[in-house]
Amino acid sequence: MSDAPAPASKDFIRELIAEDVAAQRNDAWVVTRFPPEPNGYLHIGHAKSICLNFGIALENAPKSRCHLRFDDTNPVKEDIEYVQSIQEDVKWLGFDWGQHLYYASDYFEKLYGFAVQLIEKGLAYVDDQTLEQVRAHRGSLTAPGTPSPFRDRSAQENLDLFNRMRAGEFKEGERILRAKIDMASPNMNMRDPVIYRILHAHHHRTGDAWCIYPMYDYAHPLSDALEGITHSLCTLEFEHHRPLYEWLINNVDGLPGHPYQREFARLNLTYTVMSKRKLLELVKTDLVSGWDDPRMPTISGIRRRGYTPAAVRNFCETIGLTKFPSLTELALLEHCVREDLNKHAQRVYGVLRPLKVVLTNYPEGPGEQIELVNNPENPADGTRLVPLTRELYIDAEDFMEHPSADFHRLVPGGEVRLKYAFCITCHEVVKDPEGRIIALHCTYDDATRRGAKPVGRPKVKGTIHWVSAPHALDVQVRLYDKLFTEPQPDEAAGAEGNYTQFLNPASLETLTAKLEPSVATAQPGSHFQFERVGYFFTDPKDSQPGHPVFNRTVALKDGFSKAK
RNA sequence: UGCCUCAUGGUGUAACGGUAGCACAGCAGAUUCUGAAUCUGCUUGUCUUGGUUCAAAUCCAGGUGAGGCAACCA
Repeated sequence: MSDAPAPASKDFIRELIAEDVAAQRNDAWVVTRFPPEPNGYLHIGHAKSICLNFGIALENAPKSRCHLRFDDTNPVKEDIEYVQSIQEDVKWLGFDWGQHLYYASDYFEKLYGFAVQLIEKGLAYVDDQTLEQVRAHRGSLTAPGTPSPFRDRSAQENLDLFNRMRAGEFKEGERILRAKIDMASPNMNMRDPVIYRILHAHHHRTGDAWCIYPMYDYAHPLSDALEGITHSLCTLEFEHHRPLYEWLINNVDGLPGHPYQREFARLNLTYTVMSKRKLLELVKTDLVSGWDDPRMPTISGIRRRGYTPAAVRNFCETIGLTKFPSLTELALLEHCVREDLNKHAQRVYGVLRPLKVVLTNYPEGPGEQIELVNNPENPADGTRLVPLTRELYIDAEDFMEHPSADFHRLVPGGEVRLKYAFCITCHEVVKDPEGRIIALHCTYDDATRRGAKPVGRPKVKGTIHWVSAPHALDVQVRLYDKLFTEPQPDEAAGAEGNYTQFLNPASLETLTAKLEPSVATAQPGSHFQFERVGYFFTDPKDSQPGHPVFNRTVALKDGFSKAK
């Protein structure tokens, strides 16, 4: 369930709906729908629409509901794999369509009947023109179209032809059914739009029962009306389809409902692409590992990356709703995950790029157990014990041999605090023959245990995380970054250009990290904060019992490297 | 050389004829056993030109800019 209350100030669509409810239109019912075509995986842009449609239903309870309807009118592009993934994604986002799962294909018989009705009224006709002829007669953006020579066939002849289309007497492309509206309309969609075409294709639900399939423009408004949808919300590119939507609702008799359509701007996000076609291309050309590659803006991708439903819902609420084609910064999405994960993710110590530290004045042997806080944002999460011994790993980034003035972690001769343990001082930098740093020899100060700050001692500014070397787990960690190097890959590529040239070569770095032993039992699909590093998620596919694999969801904000 | 829609800080949005506000990002400081989080402060905006009005981001007109539209796709 969404925990989203109605926003303080309503967007233009919610305002319209509130007016309808106040005016008791549709008996004050609000019925929305999310109508994906099962021809690809859902992405974060769809999440915007899902949150809108299901959110509005939730806000208007109890006289409200939201349907999930598959717009499956084009069997050549659609697949059962997609209808399954879409249901999974909507559920994961936290929404529930209850009994209201529908398919446009459920209405094929009724839709056929409505077409017969339009023919009888003289509002639809069978056209024998070829695709090229239809196109040529449609005119252009600046020139009106011209009527088809078949436009004035008798209802009788049209009925007979349409029946034979259904019966499979014709080949694909031989005949179409068109609405008879206005070939001179300035709106191209009104120039006798095609409403049925012949497709000798196997449909994933209706099998071979049909060889004619309704077009979106025809099926959509009538499906809405059949389901009693009151508010049909879609993206801006359908704006000029609205007159056709209304024409059909007004000219078909016997519809149980009278929906209206309103449009809003789709989501654009920096450093990614958001079209199903391009995402499919990335998958098919193996530029990513699949639809659920954690770098993909798909719902399954961001889920596997470790984003949470609450974070995505909050993001969708934050971006607002307008008719301006805006570009939202990825940073806002990242802010929303951090905000959620900061509250809920268990903290854990993990060293991404290990540097060995030997505590020369610490006794050899089993060492001790240090009590660490699981989540300072939620004391109820308690503490855990983590081993500490003479040999440790710290992150290579937390040591600088030649530090800048503002670096306040470990430096030669300097002191740093090992979080929840004690302070250590670096006395020797051990290097291999090539001059690479391989270890640090340090001493620890027993008087600084558990955060103690004895008076008179110089202040220790830095606090770093650590892992006991003999206990450390070697674990695969994948560091994900933005998919593209350009904020707008499409724009940067230009009309003819190839956006894939802007794929970020550093969008994935795989390394073996040293993690505290407690993560051995981490369940797949769990969120963690590697303290001071970032938020990580145990990969649900690749983790094995005792051998978790971690995906970096998002790095922690880093005030130090930013300042540089 | 058409039609439709839109235009508020860097970004996303609010203000419905009466004090331009919020969030993100950025900057500065406080705090901190995470250079995180938290807290405080700051920088930055009504596309343009006219008009209506006591008063315009808001209403009107022109301009400019942006998005969409000529699949038997959705």
